[in-house]
Amino acid sequence: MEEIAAMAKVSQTGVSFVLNGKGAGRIAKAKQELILRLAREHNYRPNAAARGLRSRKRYTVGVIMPTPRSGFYAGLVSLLQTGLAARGYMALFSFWLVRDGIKSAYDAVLGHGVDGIIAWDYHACLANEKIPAVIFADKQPGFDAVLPDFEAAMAEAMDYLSGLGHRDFGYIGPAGGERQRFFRNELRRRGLTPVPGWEQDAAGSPAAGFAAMTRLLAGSRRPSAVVCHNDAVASGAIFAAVRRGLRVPEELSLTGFDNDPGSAYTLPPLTTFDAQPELLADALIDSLLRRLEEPGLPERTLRVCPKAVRRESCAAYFPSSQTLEDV
Amino acid sequence: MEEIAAMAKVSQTGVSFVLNGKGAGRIAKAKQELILRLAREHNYRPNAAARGLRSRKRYTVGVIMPTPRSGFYAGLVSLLQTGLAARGYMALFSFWLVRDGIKSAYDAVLGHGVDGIIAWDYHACLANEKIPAVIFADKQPGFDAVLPDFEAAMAEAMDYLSGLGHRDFGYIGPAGGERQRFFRNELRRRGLTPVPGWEQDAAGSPAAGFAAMTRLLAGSRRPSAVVCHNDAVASGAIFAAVRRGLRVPEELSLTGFDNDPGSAYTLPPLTTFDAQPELLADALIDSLLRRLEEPGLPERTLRVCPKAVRRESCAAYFPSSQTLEDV
DNA sequence: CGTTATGGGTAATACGTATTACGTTTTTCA
DNA sequence: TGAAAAACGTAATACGTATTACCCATAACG
Repeated sequence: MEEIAAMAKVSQTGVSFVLNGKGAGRIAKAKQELILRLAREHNYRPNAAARGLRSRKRYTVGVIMPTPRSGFYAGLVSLLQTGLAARGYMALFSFWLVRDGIKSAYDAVLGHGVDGIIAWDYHACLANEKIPAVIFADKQPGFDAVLPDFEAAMAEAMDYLSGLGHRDFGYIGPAGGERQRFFRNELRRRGLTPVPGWEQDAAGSPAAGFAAMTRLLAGSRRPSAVVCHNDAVASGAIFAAVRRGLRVPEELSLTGFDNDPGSAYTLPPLTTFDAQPELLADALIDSLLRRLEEPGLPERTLRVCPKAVRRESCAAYFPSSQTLEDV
Repeated sequence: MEEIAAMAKVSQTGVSFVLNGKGAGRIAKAKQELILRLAREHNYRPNAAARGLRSRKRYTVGVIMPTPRSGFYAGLVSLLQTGLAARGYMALFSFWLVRDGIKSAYDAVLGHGVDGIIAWDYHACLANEKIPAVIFADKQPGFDAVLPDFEAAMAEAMDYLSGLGHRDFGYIGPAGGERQRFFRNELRRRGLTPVPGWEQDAAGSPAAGFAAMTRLLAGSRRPSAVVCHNDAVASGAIFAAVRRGLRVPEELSLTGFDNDPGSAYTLPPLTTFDAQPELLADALIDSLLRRLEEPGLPERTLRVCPKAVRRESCAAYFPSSQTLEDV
C-alpha cells in the first residue's frame, strides 16, 4: 500500500481512503483513478490480518457441525461456503466426530477469530463466548435459530403411510433423538404404542442402517413400514431388507429424510423429504449476517419445512407382511 | 494480555515470552506458573490477527477444490479439516462449481491470507502468486504433488474384467478426462478399439450416470462390462441398467472408483477401488506443512494407489449379453 | 468583503502481538 | 577476589491498515 502511495504520489492515508471508496471530497478524481489502476495492475491485496487487527472485522464466520459423510451434508457444506463467499465472508469449518469433541471444534474456530458462528445444535460454549451466533436444528433462548421442521415432516410421512393402510410402524435412527420423539408422538396420535425391537438405533450411515434393519428383521414379527432417520440410513436399510428376501416396497415400505442426491437411484428409489438445503443455507447465512450488521435486533427463528418427494419405496399395506412365516 | 501482565505484575513482554514457552532464563519459575494459570482462568486467547500481522504466520491453509457432492468428497473435506486442525492449522475451503469459477475461488482464499494452498488440479494462479502449494491429482514442475494412481487402478480394473472373460468394454465418465485416457490405453494394450456409443460423457453425479447409461443402452449393441468414473456415476448407471431390465452383474458388469460410503449398499454392492482418502489427506497435509516449515526442500511427488474392493457388480462374461435381441 | 463550505490532502495514531536490544542483580567458578 | 555467566526483567518497536484530527486553498454566499 505504501508502494502504491509512492507511485501515485500521495500518502498511504490517501490510498486507504480511495481503496475503501471514501475518496469523495478528499482525493481528486483523476488521482483516484490512478490509484485504483495501480492497485489493480500490481494486484494489490490488503493484508487481512492488519485490516482485521485495526477494524476488528475479520469477515469470517465459523461453522461448527458434525463430520459430513453423505452427499446431503457435502452439499450443505458447499452451499454455506459459496453463499458466505458471495457476501464477502470466508467460512471456517470445524467438524466434530463425537459429541465430546465439540469443545475443541469451538476452540479451533474461536482461536482463529471469527465475526460470528453457525452452529449445529446448541452448546454451552456459545453462552460463555459472547459472539453472534445462529443455531441450526435447535432452539435456545437468546439465539437466532433455523429449524428444519422435522415435526411437520414426520407427521406428513406418517399420514402418508397411514393413508396407504399401514399401522405397524418401525423407526431406524439415533436413539433418543428428536426425530424418534416425533415418531413416537405420531404413534400416540394414532393410538398406537411403540413396539420394542421395531425401533432400532443407528447413527446416520448406510452401514448403521444396514445393521439396524438386520436387527429389526431378526424379530418374529416385523412392521410393514419403517421410517428412517435419513437417506443414508434408509439406503442401508433397504439393502438389508432386500437381502433378507423382502420385496421393497411390496412387503416393506420405507421412507428417508434429506433427499440425498443418491436417493433417487436406490432400488427402489426412495420416498423421502427434501430438506431444501439451499433454503437452509440461505436462512443460516442471512440470519447471522443480519445480526452482525445490526446487533440489537430481536431474536428470530426461521422454520423450513421439508418437502415430500414421493418415489417408489412405499406401497399400500400388504397383509401377509405381518409375520415372517407368511412370506 | 496487558490485563494478565498487570495482574501478574510483569510487563506484556514477559507474558508474551511465557505464553510462547520462551520464558526459560527470563522469568522466574513461580511467575511463569502464575501467568499460565491466570491465562487459563481468564481463558485468554491470543488475537490471531495481531499475531498474524506481527509474525507473518497465519496458521491457515487454503483448500481449493471442486464442489463436493458425494459422500466420498465429504469425507475428504472432513479429513483435511481435522488433519490440519490436529497440526494447528485452520482449513479455508473454497469450492468451484465450473472451471471458470476457479479464479474467484483462489481470490477468496488469497484475499484472506493463507500460509499455503492445497489445490485440485493445477491452475495458472499458482504460478503467479508465489505461495507454497501442493497439487492434488495433477503434476506441475515446481510444485509438490499427490497423485492417486488411477492409471494403475484402471489397469487392475481392466485386468480383473478381462480375467472374467470380458472383451466388450464401455466407459462412463467426463469426456476427455484422465481416466478416459487410461481406459483407452488399456483397450489398446488388449488390441481393442473404442466403440463409439460405448463411451458416454457424464459429470460425477448419479443423475449423470443414469443419463449416460440410458444413452449407452439405447444403441443396438452393448458392452458386457462398463467402467465408471466413480461410484456416484456407477450408482446411477446400475439403476439405469436394472430399470432397463438387465440383470447386474449377470448381464452387465460395472465398476466404480472411490469406494464411496454408500457403494457397499447399492444393489448389487459395487466393485470399486478405494482411493484411500485417509492416506490422500495425510499426504496432502504432510507435503504442504513440510514445505511451510522448510521452504528449500526439493520437489516431492507422492503416489497413492487405490485399493481394489471386490463386491458383487462384476460377473463372468455372459455370451447372450452381446446384443439386446438375445436378452 | 468577511464568512463558510468544499475540494484536496497529510501526519499521527491505535489495533495486539513478537522480538530485539537493553538493562540489573545474583550466582558460579577459576 | 574478580570476572564472567546466568537469572530476571523491561522499554521500544514493527507488522499494515483504518481513522481521526488536522491543514491549506479556493469557491460560494450573504
